[in-house]
Amino acid sequence: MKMEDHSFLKSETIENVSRIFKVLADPTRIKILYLLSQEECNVNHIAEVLEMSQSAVSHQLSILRNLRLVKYRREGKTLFYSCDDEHVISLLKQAIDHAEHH
Amino acid sequence: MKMEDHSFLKSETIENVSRIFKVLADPTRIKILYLLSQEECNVNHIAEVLEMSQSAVSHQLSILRNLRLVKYRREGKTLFYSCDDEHVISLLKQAIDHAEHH
DNA sequence: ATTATATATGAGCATATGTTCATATGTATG
DNA sequence: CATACATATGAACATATGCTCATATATAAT
Repeated sequence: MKMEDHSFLKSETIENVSRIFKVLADPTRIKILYLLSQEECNVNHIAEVLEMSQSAVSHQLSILRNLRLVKYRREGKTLFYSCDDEHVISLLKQAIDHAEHH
Repeated sequence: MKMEDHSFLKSETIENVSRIFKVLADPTRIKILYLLSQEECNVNHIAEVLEMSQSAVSHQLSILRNLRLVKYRREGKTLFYSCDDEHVISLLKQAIDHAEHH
């Protein structure tokens, strides 16, 4: 194929794709997103279930929040997080399926 | 949900999912895989089209090879690479679609 | 055999990323 | 208002990652 016949991706597109996959590439975030895909959770619950520090969970949630992959609602002192991007959850579940059935 | 009612992912599954997404998370590898999804390419061609050094391309191809995402055939001194994992290409294309249509 | 071409690979370096620790913020309650 | 509880955040540190540079390997041609 000639150089000029290639269909190139816009660099903005590449950056966005990279961003999506980067977020899905960390085992901790995979666990958090998978957990949140099953149920709405507060921060301490996530930390307990995944056996992580509250701080580590909170840092990761902040990343997921910034990318609008999760949302939250407050109930008193407690924040309940849930998934906010069906498409990303779909990518995650496909990869899980693929990984499980090898 | 009670602790014991969660459906947990096997740690092996999590590692495999992470591996898939890590490989897709790098802009250079995104470009290479997208290019190879369009046509079989030799190493120098990839380097020219993507304006990268031969060495950088070769290092990335080595990563893709190790994960069996690409295969190659030899023709004289030249190696022709192509995609070898339709599922990963499918994940990539879905993410591109999503990123483009925001 | 020598040389040229195509590709691979190891070492070193700079940057990115995830965790911990300490501390700050926000909300309810006495 | 003081205290407790839930969560967030900044700094520091360790590890991972991708590039470059130099060099090695493989194949072909002279």
